[in-house]
Amino acid sequence: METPFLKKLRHGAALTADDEATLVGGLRNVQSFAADRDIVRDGEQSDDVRLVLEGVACRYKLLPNGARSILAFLMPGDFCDLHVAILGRMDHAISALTACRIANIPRTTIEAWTEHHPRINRALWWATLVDEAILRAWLANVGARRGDERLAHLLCELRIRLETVGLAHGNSYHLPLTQQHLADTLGLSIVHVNRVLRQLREAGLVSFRSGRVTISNLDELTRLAGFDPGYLHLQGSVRTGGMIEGEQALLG
Amino acid sequence: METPFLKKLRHGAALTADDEATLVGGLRNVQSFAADRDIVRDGEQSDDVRLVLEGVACRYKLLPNGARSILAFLMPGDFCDLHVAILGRMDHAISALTACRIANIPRTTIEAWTEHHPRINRALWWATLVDEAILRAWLANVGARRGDERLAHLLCELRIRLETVGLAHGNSYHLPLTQQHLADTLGLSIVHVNRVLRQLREAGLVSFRSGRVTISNLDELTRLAGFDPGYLHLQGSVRTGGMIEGEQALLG
DNA sequence: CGAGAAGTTGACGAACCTCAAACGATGTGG
DNA sequence: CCACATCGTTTGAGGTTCGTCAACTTCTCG
Repeated sequence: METPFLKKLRHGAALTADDEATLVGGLRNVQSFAADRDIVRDGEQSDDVRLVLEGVACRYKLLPNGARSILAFLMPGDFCDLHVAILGRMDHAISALTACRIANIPRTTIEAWTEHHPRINRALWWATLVDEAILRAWLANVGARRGDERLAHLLCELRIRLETVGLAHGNSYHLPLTQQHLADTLGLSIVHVNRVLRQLREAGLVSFRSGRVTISNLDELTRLAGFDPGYLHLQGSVRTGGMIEGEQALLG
Repeated sequence: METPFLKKLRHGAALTADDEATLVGGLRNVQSFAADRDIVRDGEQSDDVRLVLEGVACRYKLLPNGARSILAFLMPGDFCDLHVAILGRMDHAISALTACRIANIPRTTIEAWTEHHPRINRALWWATLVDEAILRAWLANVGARRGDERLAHLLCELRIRLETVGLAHGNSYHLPLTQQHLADTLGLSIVHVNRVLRQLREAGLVSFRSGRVTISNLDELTRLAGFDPGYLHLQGSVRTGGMIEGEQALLG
């Protein structure tokens, strides 16, 4: 089976056919959410871990000052709340940006995976740590770049991430966000996002129309963004994984 | 033994005396670093995981535009690079802010811990996930608050984190940073940090002089920051931990 | 066709940055 | 002990980035 889920996790560990069957077998209890519905609420204590099968969702925080901050985009193959099993309580909410199909994986299944399937355990760690690496890249992005550079960086990142799960081809991809979503993500106002989009379009770098991103000059966009995809840890990680598994076998 | 390391990890799992002895036993190979020295370089591939025993360090990224973005403060008890064993390569660097004592833990030790000591495994997951939660809080902080609010939020967070490891008492703590460090952390210029510090001091909220933070009005500082410590996952997490361990015992 | 949502534009002001200079503390060599 | 250098802090002036407000246009969908 070629779900985005497997396509993604293969970057994190050298999964066997058995591993993949085990993973796919855990994807029951599929739920559908309409756009703009909360999938997980802030403060919630849940016994299931959720995974995006189709659609796009986001993590977000509502701050006391009324601002909404989008902390991550969750694409097909991304886990919503691997942490909730350990931390016990959500410190942010998750909302569907488009209609979503979400798999609910019981915590006990996750625990069985991590105890009895070392490559799956590794893939889950990898997914968690890549999420953290993306967070660091976003923090540097909003902390140290101008609005146009921030937007360019985000569009470069999403191109790669969507390509990884087979949802982008070449320099164009579907991105069902409003300018308000981009604003809440980049720490800008919606008006400024609109102006920056126009600036990038008129400079011939990228256009964003009716939910589709089309990059017309990837080199220049990458340069403007200062984008280096190393933090996504996509290439070479599987090789290292093999070495570590070898060592684990020696240990065990 | 009452190292900050144990004080911190006890919040993540109900460690037994045996667990604690195992953890302390892994802390060999202690290295010292002078202030301003890199502990781990960007792009490095390491076989050890490092832990701060004494001093303060930081994660940072240097962006192509020349800016330096500080992504985390590492206090005694914090891991520097638990992720490097899985991801294979650092996507940022770690530098000593003050003179530091750093423990080097071989990757094989970490792997033995996570395989054979479920409560330690849980504590390491907890530490990683709390780091991620702090990153989310920082991202929302720089993305959605003004300079004065950002600084107030950071000072509130550090007070709690330092108290957790026994390094803050009441409303004052030692914080060996320059205003340039604060600027790189908050996404502000050093000049603006200076002005905001003055504003907070003159408003009677907090002062920062020669490496010491003194909070004179914690309630008002908390209100200005919109600070809610829930994301640090400090209280109640151990109780939940006990429940989960119970279930794991049933499973095993 | 109408209503609501999203996008677009202009005018103005607030937050923040850069440049530059002065000030203060600390440490070092003479 | 003083002269001096260095590093961090402080303050002012002027400019850029970005936000707010408000109006208008375009799109979408029933």
